[in-house]
Amino acid sequence: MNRLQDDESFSRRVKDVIKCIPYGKVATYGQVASVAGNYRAARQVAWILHSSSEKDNLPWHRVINRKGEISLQPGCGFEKQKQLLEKEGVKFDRRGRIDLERFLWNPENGI
DNA sequence: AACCTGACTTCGG
DNA sequence: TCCGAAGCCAGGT
Repeated sequence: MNRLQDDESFSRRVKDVIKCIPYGKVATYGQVASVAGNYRAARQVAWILHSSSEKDNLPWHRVINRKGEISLQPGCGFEKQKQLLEKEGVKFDRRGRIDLERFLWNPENGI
């Protein structure tokens, strides 16, 4: 097997993966990167979202960091993301964290 | 071509 | 549990 995946660029695949995240579930940057073929490209995933989340109509709000927190800074989309997630039924604890055991997307089960 | 940056992750103290 | 340092990747400048 090749280390190179398909002819499709990693960026393209990342976008597809994000589109597959089900409603009411969340995924971490590293997880998305892993499913897309590069488990170490978490930072790249973030970069892709930053550059083209709106225009490609991606559910960017379902992507969070490993700690179960929103990575955006307050005033720069943080509030918006939290609101979108709560609307989907995702719960935040007192410290603003999400229970990954419960809301993390499982790519293998599709749930 | 080289250097910088970022919505990250993991490990050690 | 929290903080700092190191590792990794691709696009911008």
